[in-house]
Amino acid sequence: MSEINITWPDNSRGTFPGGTTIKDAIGSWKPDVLSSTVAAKVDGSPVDLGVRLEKDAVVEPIDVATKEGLGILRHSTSHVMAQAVQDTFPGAKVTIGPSIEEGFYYDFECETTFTPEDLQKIEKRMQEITATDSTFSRREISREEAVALFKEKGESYKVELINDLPPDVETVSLYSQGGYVDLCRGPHLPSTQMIKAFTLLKVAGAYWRGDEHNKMLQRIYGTCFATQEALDDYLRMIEEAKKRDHRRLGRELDLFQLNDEAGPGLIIFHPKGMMLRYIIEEWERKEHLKRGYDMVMGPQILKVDLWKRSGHFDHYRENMYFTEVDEQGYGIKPMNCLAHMLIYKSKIRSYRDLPLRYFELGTVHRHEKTGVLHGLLRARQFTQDDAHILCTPDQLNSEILAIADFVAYAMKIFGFEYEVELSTRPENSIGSDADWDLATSALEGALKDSRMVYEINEGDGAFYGPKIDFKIKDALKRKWQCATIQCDFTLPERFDLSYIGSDGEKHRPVMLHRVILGAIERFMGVLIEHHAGAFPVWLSPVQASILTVTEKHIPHGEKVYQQLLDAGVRVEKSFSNEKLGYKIREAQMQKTPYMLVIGDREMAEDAVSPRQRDGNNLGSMSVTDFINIIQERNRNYQ
RNA sequence: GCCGAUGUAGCUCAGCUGGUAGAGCAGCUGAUUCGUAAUCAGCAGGUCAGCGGUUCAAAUCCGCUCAUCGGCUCCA
Repeated sequence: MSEINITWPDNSRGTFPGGTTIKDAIGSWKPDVLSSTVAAKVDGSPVDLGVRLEKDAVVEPIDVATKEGLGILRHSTSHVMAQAVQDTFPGAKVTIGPSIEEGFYYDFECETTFTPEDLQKIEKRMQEITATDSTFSRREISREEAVALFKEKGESYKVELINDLPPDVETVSLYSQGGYVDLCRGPHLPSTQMIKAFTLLKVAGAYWRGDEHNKMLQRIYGTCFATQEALDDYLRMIEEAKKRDHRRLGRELDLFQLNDEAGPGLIIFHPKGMMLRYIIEEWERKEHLKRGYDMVMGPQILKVDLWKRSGHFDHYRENMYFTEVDEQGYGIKPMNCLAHMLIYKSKIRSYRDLPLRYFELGTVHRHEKTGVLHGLLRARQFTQDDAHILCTPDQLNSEILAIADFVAYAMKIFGFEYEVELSTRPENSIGSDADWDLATSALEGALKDSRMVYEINEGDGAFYGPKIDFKIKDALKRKWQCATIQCDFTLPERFDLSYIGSDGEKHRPVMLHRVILGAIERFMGVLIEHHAGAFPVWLSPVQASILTVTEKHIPHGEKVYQQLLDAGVRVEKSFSNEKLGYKIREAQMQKTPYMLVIGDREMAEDAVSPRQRDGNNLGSMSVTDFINIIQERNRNYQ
């Protein structure tokens, strides 16, 4: 019998008889590793532990604790769930069931709708299956055989999946465990017994193949971890994250409300929410002016004819609100670009004027579908920190780089990590292929020049041009688009924008649409969750609260209040007839950064004693010293 | 828009198989004058989301509508 050489990750080598399974090989290399190994990479490709090694190879065990290993564990768990669903609900058809970032799901078509009690039943059945030590076994069959097999089982979705494989695919792989067979690429766990800590989380609707024209399936979400402790930690983390929900904190901290009577998706800012917004907006104005932008402002409604000319009427109408006055139709703006173009067109422009950067904190209305509204993160009226840059094609690259730089700076100031995506031409779009290519390569070129890591999002661009999106995450790690840079050759064309070049001829400028924070509302929503409502001092709507110990300290409290107000500190009085402990608790729950205690001692010394919200007591200090602390933090964005 | 769940006082929630609503916190009034996360007592708060139906009787059962929540699709 021939022998093979295996190279392990630590570069040690072992010699085994040909045909040894990976499992046996690992078992003899390091037996203790085997119990947490879900699969292995052979020469870089992930495969099952049951695979027999026939030639020399580099073998790397995949541990369940790694991201990849956890993915395999979860994927196998989704197969077990599919089995449990079909055992519990005969006639349920399976579709697809991948592992995802925080767990797994499987989509089913089933006559009966799954209730939360049904999830318990399914989970119970899964426990029975995972207790039995069924092996996951792989086999490959021809696609014809596979089609016949799944047809016979009545699994029409699997048949569709196989039929849609590229023509050069001749065989497909099947995995089975405990009599349940599924079409799958693998790899999978060696046995169901490795599945120890899982739970089903929720049922939701999901369209077959993510297309809303298709049938809606029932998706069951679940998650699975290597150990019960890890699962418990995860569930606890989810509970903690719910406490950071901006909608909850919005009420608790009295920042804003969403009110049925006003209308869904319409935000009403309360004094503290408006203060936070004001601070952000002032920061925006200052930073834009520093970067050579001009502030402008357009009207809320513009004649319908203008929206027809821009293409919005044909491509965006279902998201727009309309009104009619004096038999004249108006569209309420869903975007700010039209007025900016009219500003550009108000006189003849020279190449010497370019780039022109028009900035507007532009409030827009979009008729979002009811099911997508989500507090501040998805509203029907919101304000974008919008700008339109009109430049020559030569200036495109440096302008895009400058915007990317601005975004990076903003994210640093506000403390966010972000992900970058390049979105390309969608189906419902306007403009020539040549312009789209030019625009797309301009964006991609800038991304490469700035060495940003990015993903490509095919067909996800705006109807008038491709875009770079920057996404940040909320408390539950859901991604929200904030900054975006969109490159547009089409609107300048439609509005016949031009500039006179150095050659004395007319040329067409390029337009960049861009936002930095995105929508102020959405950004605030993510910001609230990011800080769990405990904003850094520079952003806190109330920076300090003055807490008197007894009634007789009120006059000194008033004096301090006035001094702080004069110095521009955002300060609040807590002079009520309550015990100090009560007032501290109140301020603490409002997450006020500083509580200034005023009692006999402070009165005698003409001082304040700041207590930080982390519980740290700074001791007695003069009001001036305290003002310096606040101003220092304002300056440094802390 | 689609699938599912939910909707009781300002907030968090009780209210079983139908017999016309209850707690804690918040609020108000009074007492207390107090030193780093809740002082005590009293009072007041509800068209049980809305509309319609079944019933002698509906917060409770049924239907429709609206809104919210979790997903899907879409999006800043």
